[in-house]
Amino acid sequence: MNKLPGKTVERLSEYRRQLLGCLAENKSYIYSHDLAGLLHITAVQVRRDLMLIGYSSVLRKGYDIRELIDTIGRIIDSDEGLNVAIIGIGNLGRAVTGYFRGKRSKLNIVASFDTDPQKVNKVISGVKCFHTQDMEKMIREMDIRIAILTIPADYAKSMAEEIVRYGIKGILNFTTVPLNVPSGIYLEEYDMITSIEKVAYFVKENKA
Amino acid sequence: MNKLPGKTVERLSEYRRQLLGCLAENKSYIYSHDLAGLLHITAVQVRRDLMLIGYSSVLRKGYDIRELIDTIGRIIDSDEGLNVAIIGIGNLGRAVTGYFRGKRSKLNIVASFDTDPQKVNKVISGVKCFHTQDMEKMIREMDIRIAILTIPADYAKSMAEEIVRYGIKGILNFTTVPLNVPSGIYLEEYDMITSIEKVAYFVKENKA
DNA sequence: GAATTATTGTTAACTTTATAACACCAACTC
DNA sequence: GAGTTGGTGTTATAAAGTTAACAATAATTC
Repeated sequence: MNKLPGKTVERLSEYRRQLLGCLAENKSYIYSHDLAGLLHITAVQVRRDLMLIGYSSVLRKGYDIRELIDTIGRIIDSDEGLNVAIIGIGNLGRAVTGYFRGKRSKLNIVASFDTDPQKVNKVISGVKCFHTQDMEKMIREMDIRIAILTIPADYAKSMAEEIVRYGIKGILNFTTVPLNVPSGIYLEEYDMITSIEKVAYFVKENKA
Repeated sequence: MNKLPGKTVERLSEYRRQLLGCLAENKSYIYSHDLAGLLHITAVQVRRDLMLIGYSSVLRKGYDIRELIDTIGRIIDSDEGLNVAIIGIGNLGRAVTGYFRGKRSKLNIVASFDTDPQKVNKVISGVKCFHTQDMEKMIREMDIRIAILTIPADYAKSMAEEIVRYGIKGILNFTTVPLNVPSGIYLEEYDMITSIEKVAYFVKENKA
C-alpha cells in the first residue's frame, strides 16, 4: 500500500471511532453519507478515502461496519502494536493519558517520565512515572517507539535530541518550540496558542 | 485586507512568538532565512507570508523585528482584544490556561466554567471558575467571544449549541466529538487521538 | 421484467498550499 | 564606478487536498 495522504489518515482515525460508536448501538451497516454526517464532511470525501485504502462494499446496503473497522485497523495500526511514552506528566500529560484511557488501541501508553520527585515512581492517570534519568534504560527495555512531549518549552529541544538517540521513531510535540528531527523520524507538532490565535483571527474576519 | 489562508495565519502566530524571543535577546533585525530557520521552514515561505500581509523591509538588512511584530499584530489581533472562556477546567483546561499565562496577548482568558462544586468559585490556574449554570449571564456580562471546549465528550454537542446561543463566535473544540456550528461561527477542532494515531501510522510506514 | 431509484467507485476539475524561478536592488569589492 | 554578492518581492509551477461529475449496478417499484 502506498503511503496515504496525511489528511486521509486523520480521517480514517475518526471514521474508526465513529464506527465503533455505531457498533455499540448495534448497527451493522452504514452509508457513506451517514458516516460523513457524523464527521460533518461530505460523502464524496468518505468514499474517496475508502477508495484509497481499497475498501469496497459489494452490496448496496452501505458499508459493513465491523469489516470496515478491521480494514482501517489493518491500514493504520501496526500488527504488533506500538508503545508510547508521555514525557512530562503535568496537566497536559495527564490530559492526554486520560483521553487515551479505555481505548482499545494498538497503541499503549506504557510509561511517563518526569523529574518531579512528587511524581516519580507513582502511578499517575494509570501510568507509571519514571525519572527522566532512567529514560534511556526504560525506552530500550520497554521498546517505546513514540513519545508525546508535554514538557516546559526550555527542555523541548534537548529532550527531542535525546529521545531520538534512544530509539524513538515518532514524536508528538505539544511544546511551543518548533523541533526538527533527523529524516526517518516522524514529527507532528501541535501548538495551542496558534490554534487560539487562529480562531481569534477568523472571528475578527467573520465580523469584518 | 482579504482573508488570509489559514496556514498563513498559523505561521504568523508562530513568527510573532519567535520574533518576541529575538527581541528579548536584543536583536533588531532578522533575515527571512533566519526566521525560517527558527520554525524549520523555508525562507520562501516566510517571504511569501509577509508578502500576503503586505509587509516589506525597505533596507536589505533583514526585517525590522519590532515593526514586524506590530504589523502581524495589526493583522491577526482585534484592536479591542477578545475575551476567552475555558469550558471544563479539568487537566486539559488547566493545561491550556497554563500555556497562556504571561502571554501579553490581545486575548484574555477571563473565566472558566465547570459543574464540579470543588472548582466552582475558586481561582484555578489564575482564572475564576464559575458554575455552568451561570454561563449565559457571565458570557454576556463579560462579553466573551471565544470558547475553548475541554469537557467530556458527552456534553460537547449540547454545550456547543448552548454557547452559540449566548453569543460565542469562535470555538476551539478539544473533545473527540465532531461539532457543527451555524455559519458565521468559526470552529477549529483538534483531536489528540487522531494526532497520535497519525504519528503511529507514519512511524509504521517509515519502517516499511 | 422494464423502469426507477439510490448508492457506490473513479476520473476529472478545481482549490489551496508549498516550492521554485527570477528580476530587482542595496551594499560591498576591487 | 562596473561587477559581484546576498537578500527581497513576485510571478509561475508543482503538489496536496477537496469537490464535482458521472458511469455502473444492486435494490425497489410498478
